[in-house]
Amino acid sequence: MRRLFFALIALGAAAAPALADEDFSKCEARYAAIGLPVLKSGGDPEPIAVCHQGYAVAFNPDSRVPYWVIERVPKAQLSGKAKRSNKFLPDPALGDASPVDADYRASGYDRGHQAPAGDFKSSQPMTNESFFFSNMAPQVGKDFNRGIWRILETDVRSWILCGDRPELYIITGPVFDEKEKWIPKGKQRVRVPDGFFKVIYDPTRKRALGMLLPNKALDTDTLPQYAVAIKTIEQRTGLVFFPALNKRSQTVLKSSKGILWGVDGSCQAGE
DNA sequence: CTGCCGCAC
DNA sequence: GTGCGGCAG
Repeated sequence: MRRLFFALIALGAAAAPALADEDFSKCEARYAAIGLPVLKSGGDPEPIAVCHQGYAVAFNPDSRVPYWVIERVPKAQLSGKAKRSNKFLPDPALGDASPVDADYRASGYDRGHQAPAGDFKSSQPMTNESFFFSNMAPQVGKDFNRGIWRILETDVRSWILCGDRPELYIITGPVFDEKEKWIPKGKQRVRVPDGFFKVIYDPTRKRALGMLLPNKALDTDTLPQYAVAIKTIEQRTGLVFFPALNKRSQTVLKSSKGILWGVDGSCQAGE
């Protein structure tokens, strides 16, 4: 009992990391080449903008998951010795609006990273920040988050690490059906997405790829069939991607259903 | 928090 | 072995 008491104190002390969030203008600058995703409706409710070193978020304070999370991943960011902290922390940038561990506990859902922890191997602070709840959404664990979704994340990294792409922009977020599902466990509920998208942009080759997967157990081998036109993701989410690109480029990039990209020969992962 | 466990690749 | 998690102590 005494031991548990001290453990709780230690947890409480560690829960105030005081990792300062960056001024959001820094994120606007970092993603200026393609522009941050725009909510067609203006957002209902209005998103809370969060800027961290490795990613930016438009957080929905009602559903309490992100509208979107954007990363810009240069090759050098994928190499290093940073370790997963496994400390899922309330995001200080969200204040009281941040989900907390108790909101997910015993829900049966994983606290699923939107920007994956593995995208920040070069930096322990950036890896730690990826565990903020501003970057989480409830995901089916077995055969989704730990399966096909992880494979997708690994493939994207391999396209940078092994595919002669100096960097990629990656936007990740949830999609919802009309029928609402919520985790009612915590003091504040969290909405359970019915699916997740990734929109990936290669600024060097000027190519883009959309992926849209249902939030349920899936056969890993079926990943290619979840490629969709980015236009489809826009219709489903009410988001507009790449607002800084000219109309003609946007139309071309968003109109056709893509296929998963490849990698160079002798590189690990991929497939 | 630290450690150990399962699962998939 | 590596990366995604959970859970016990």
